[in-house]
Order: sequence, then structure tokens, then C-alpha cells
Amino acid sequence: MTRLARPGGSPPTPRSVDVARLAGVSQKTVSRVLNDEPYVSADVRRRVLDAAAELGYRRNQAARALASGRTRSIGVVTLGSALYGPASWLMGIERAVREVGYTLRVATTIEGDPGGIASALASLLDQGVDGVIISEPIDEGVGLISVDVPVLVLGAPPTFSAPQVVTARVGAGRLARAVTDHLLELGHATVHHLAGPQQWYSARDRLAGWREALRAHGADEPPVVEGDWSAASGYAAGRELARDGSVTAVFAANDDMAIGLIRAQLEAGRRVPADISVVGFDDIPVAAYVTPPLTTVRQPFDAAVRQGLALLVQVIEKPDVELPPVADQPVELVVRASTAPPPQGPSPGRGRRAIPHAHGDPNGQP
Amino acid sequence: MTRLARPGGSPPTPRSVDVARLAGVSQKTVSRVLNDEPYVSADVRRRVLDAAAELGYRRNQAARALASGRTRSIGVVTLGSALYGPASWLMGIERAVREVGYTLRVATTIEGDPGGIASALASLLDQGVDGVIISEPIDEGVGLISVDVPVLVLGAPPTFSAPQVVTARVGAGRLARAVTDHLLELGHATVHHLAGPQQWYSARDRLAGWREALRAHGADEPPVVEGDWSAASGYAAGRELARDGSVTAVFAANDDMAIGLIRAQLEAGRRVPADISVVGFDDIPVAAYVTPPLTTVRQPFDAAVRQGLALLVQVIEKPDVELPPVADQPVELVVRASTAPPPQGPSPGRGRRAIPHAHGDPNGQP
DNA sequence: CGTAGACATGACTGCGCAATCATACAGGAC
DNA sequence: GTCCTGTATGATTGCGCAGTCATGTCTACG
Repeated sequence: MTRLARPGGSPPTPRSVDVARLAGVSQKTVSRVLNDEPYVSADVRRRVLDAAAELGYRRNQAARALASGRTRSIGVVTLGSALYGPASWLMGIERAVREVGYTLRVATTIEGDPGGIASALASLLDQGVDGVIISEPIDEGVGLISVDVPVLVLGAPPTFSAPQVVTARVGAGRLARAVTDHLLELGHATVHHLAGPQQWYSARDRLAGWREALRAHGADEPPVVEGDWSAASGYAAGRELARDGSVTAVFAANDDMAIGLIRAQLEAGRRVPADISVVGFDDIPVAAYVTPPLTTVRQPFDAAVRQGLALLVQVIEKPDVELPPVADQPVELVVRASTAPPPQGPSPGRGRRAIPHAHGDPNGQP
Repeated sequence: MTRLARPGGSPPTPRSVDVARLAGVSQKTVSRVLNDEPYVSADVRRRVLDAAAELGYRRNQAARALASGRTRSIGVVTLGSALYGPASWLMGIERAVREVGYTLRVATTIEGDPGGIASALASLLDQGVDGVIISEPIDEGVGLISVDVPVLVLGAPPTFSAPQVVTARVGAGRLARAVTDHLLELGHATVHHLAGPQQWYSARDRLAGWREALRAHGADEPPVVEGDWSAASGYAAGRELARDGSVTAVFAANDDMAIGLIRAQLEAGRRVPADISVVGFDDIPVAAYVTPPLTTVRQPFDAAVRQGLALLVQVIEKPDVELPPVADQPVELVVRASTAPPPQGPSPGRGRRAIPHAHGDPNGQP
């Protein structure tokens, strides 16, 4: 291939040899300087950097990757939706990846597409990523594809075959427990659960935490209603639950569903929280401002991502060093105005609260 | 560089020569088959594909990029937040990019970081992308950096220096007009505007549309309140507006701010929509389920992205062909329950509506 | 029957960089 | 001084693919 003249007649982008020539050194020395390798004198380093700056030199990543066998990029498989949870993970991942000197490649899965994860993974592997992050995975199709780079699984246990698998989890299950405890301690006889789609690990995690808390308190375990994370599904579930007058507390697996559920309760003439308490999960930005302000759970996306990524990078760069143990990240229950004691509970049922004036901690907003 | 033995002693990943050997052809022929080049017999094609499948062959993108001078990747600069708007654009972009056979590289800007766009762009150019998408830009720092690949600017006019700039816009300004018209036609004397940060083009666009509608109707132009897109800022603005009893209609530049604003009104004892009408922008998934269900605007993210990307790819692949003209994408006003005639307007003020049972079109949910 | 053209394939080369090895020179140990 | 070790640099090579050009085979048509 001969280098094409650029359309505008502009000069071709400079190569490392051009920098070398200008600095009066060899091409290899330029490479040494730019890779911060040892055994370069201060004087030469200076001259090379000056020459590079003068020419506006920029290393060719394709050549670097070809010569070194590493792309310095990390791929992420994420759900292709603008849901707050997945989007938050993704933004945190991008920042963290850039901070550790890698670049990010994204592949999304379409919800409901079986094999979506597999094909997204294949696309990333085709691109030659050095490592893969699987964000909020669901358990279909994975494991069928063999991944030959290290994998970081966020928010799920490592049920995966790859040379190295590391995980970062938030203590979501534990928190689901805490949520349920919170409601039971308010005096509710039991707590219903509006679960997320059960092929999602995070949904199963929350379900397990809820179940565990009910058992620990000796409370009855009502049937689980399953939604698809959307407010619409929460609304549908809410209509169903509203038919059962005995329901006094619901733990929804995310905030969107909680909001839809509340809507359905209001339309059915049931007041929140006077007649029924609702807790969400995620602490989406509007959670503090909907009516009533939503009691929910905030997950430490950024900390979990940073910690997991640090492990992944270590595995990529120093495969032989022992990994430090992983700690679950703490999660936080944010109590606002959508929870209260049950109507006939230990503390007497409240009168109708028209418009609550207090609302919870509004921070956590951008 | 000698090829390193893989840790597990697993066989090295195959190259095109390996495929060639197995198929009994030359390496170049393998390349021809995989690139769908002409002049390959059906028999040979078959044998090559079989051999590739048997070996699990996967082309090395770095080598491809180096040899061909193209990376087949597109970079996107996006705001590093989980706000619904930017996140929706990003997900649409990823899907569209994959559909046209490219891969996506993401670089985020941190809000409030001056030069953030410039450094995100630099990072993408370092990665050797063939084209760049600037999503929902703000006007700082851009233009200072010279971009030597085609650029697609989404949602803003092309104020940019690059070899080729294409744009895709949604008719947001026009829609802001329609929103304002809607409110004025309900009988409101005027409409207040809770604007987005004015360094965002999309925020300015909405402001301009609002202003234009007021002028056309001869309505007074009240002072603009500016928020930062967050529900928290909408809440703050709402408290401020609540002190002015004459405000009967507010157009918020996005749904999050609208929700915060409504919350503040409710806390101040003003009913929505009986006392004050509120319109948002974006149609976030929960918009149909908050109380009251939010009248808002739905933007055709996907269509705009697809159209713009098609142009970008054409510019990348066939720089000489004339570009077809761009059409603004239509936007859609979704009327729900947060708007009504003013209390003292032409149609008599309604009685207090406790819990509205009707809510708007709940589709558009995942 | 000869040759132009379409078709089909392979040999060779180079993309721009980093890895490897070779080289050169300094200073200290003996 | 000789040897060694550490430091600093350059020459050469090859990563895996696609571009270029050469070569061969087959058909069509004058």
C-alpha cells in the first residue's frame, strides 16, 4: 500500500521515524521515550518530546497493537437501554477505564435476544480487546462462548469460563435484606416483592435477600410478582397487587417499577405510604422528587467498578501475581416518604397525608 | 517479538496463513474471501470458510487496520452521566454503529470540565477512529482542536472545523414551540421556561423555540430560570416560581427538572395541573407513571442517529459522492395529565382532582 | 486459430511500531 | 590495564494482514 496523498494536500500524519529524524536519534529511541522505558538520557528524552510536539506526532495504535500484541483496550458488554442502572454502570466504567490508561469498546445486548451476550462478546473479541467487563449479566448464552482474555463480571457471581475471572459485587443481596428488615420492623406482617426478570443475576440476588429476611423474621412468603424493570411492568404489577387488600408493603427491585407500582396504587385509591409502603432500588435521580419521595437503595456503582477494574488490569498486566481478596461494596438505604407503618399496625394508621412536605435527602443528583 | 506460549499451553490463535494452509490456498485468497472481494471461485470460498470455521479463525483487527489504514471504528464523545437523554443517544449510537459494520469507541466528558470535549476528542483520535460523533455538544473547547476525520454532530448546528461535518438534528426547537403553543392555547396568559444549562445547544434550542412561540402569540416573556438538568435544580427553581402566584404554566427543558419542579409546587400547596401546568421534555420511561403523569416531548433518538450515521459512513467510505439533504426528524408531543387550562382561564378552573385515574399513553417503555 | 478480455489465484511487499540483539562507552573491581 | 557490569543507543526484524502486480486459465469472437 502506498500512502495516499491526503485530499486537501495537507501533510501526511508524521510517523515515529519522522520524529526520530528531527530529534537526531533512531526510531527505536523514540519508541523508548514514548513508552517510558529506562535507559534514555534526559537530554535525548527532551529532544524527542520536543520533536514529537513540534510535529504533532501521535502514535499509531494499530501498529502498536500489532507489534506488541496488546490493544490496551477493554470491552464492555452492557444492556442496550437507557435504564438508569445499566447506564450508570457504563459511565462509571468509561471513566475508570480511561483512568487506568485503557480505552473502552462497547457492545450492547438487546434485551430478550437470546445469545445476545454471546454475540456481543464475539464482537469484542474480534476487536482484540485485552479484557472484558460483563456488566449486570443475565445468564443465557454465556459460557457457551470461550473467552480467551480475562473477564470482570460486575454484580454477579463468577459462573463463567475464561482464563481469569474476577468479580466485583455490591452487597445488593444483603441490602435487599435490609430493605425487607426495614419494612418488617415498621410493623408490616410481611413484605411483597416485585422482582426483576429472573434471568438477571441482580434480580435473583434481590429476591434471595428478600426471602432470607422474611425467613429470619418468620414472616409469610407471599407469591413473587415479576416485572421487566420498566415502570410499565411495575404499573401492571401494581394493579394486580391492588386487588389484594392485605398487601401493606412492597419491595420493588428497581425504582422505575416502584414508581409504576405507586401509580397503580394511587389510581386504585390506595394511599402511599398510609395504606401501602413501597421501596425501590437504585436511587435514580428523580427518586427524591416523585410523589411521594421514594425510599430506595443507593448502590456504589463507581467504587465497585473501580475496584473490579483494578483487579482486571492487574490480571491483564501481571497474570502471575496473587489477587487480593474482594470486598463487597457497602450499599445505603435512603429512607424517604414512601414507607410508613401499616394502617392497622402497632403505631396507629395515619390520617390521609395530602401532600407531604418533607422529602428525603435530595443529594445524589448530578 | 516471538509469539509467547500461552499460559495454559493452549494452542496459539490461528492466523490467516494457517487457514490458507488448511484450505490449500494462498494467504491472499483467504483475505479475499473474508473481505468479500470478487474473483474467488465458489469452491475455494467454501473451503476457506470451512477451514476458518474449523480453526476458529478470527481476523486480527490491528493488522487489518495497519495494512488498510482504516480501523472501521467510530468514536463518540458523550456526556459522562446517566441522564436519560445522553444515555439514550449513546445506546442508539451503539446499535446503529454496529449495524453499519463499525465498532464503537466511547469517550466521555465530565460536565463542567472545560476542555473536556477537546481531551475526549484527542483520546478518540489517538485511537485512530475513522470518524467521530459528537453527541449533544456543549460549546466550549470545540473548534480549538483540529480533527482530521469526518465528524457527525448530533442535535446541534455544525459550528466545527473538520474535513467533513454532517449533522443530524431533531426538530427540538420547533417542538419547544409546539409545547409553548399547546400551553398558550389552553388559555395560559404566558408560559415560564425552566431552561437547561445554556452552554448546551439543545438547551438553547429549546429556549429559542419557547421565545419564538411567545412572540408569535404576543405573550409576555417572563424571566428565564436556568437549571442544570437535574431534578434537584428543578426543585430549586420550583420553589422560586412558587413564590410568584401568577405563574400558571411552565415548560421545563427536560423531564427530570419538570419532576423536581412539580414536587416543589405540591409542597407549596399548588396543585398540578389545576393551579399550574407543567411540561417536560424527553419522555423518560417513568414520565407516564409519576404523579401527575407528565406531559412531555418524545424525541426520535434512533431515527436521528441512524440518519446521521448513514451520512457519516458515506463521507468516510465515499468522500466524493454528494451528500443528500438532511431532514429534521419529527418530534412528538405526548399529552398526559400535567397540563390543563389555567385556574381563571376561559374554561373554568377545575375542582381539585385528587388522584387522576387517567394517565397518558404508557408506551415507549422498554 | 489467435488473441483480447474476464476470471481466478499467488508471490511479494510494506503498513508503523516494539522486541530482540548488537554495539559502544562509562566507571569500578581486581 | 583487563574484565566486568551498568547505561545508553542503534540496526534489524517481524507482528498479520491487504495492496499491488504478475501469472495462469478459460471463454468469446473476429
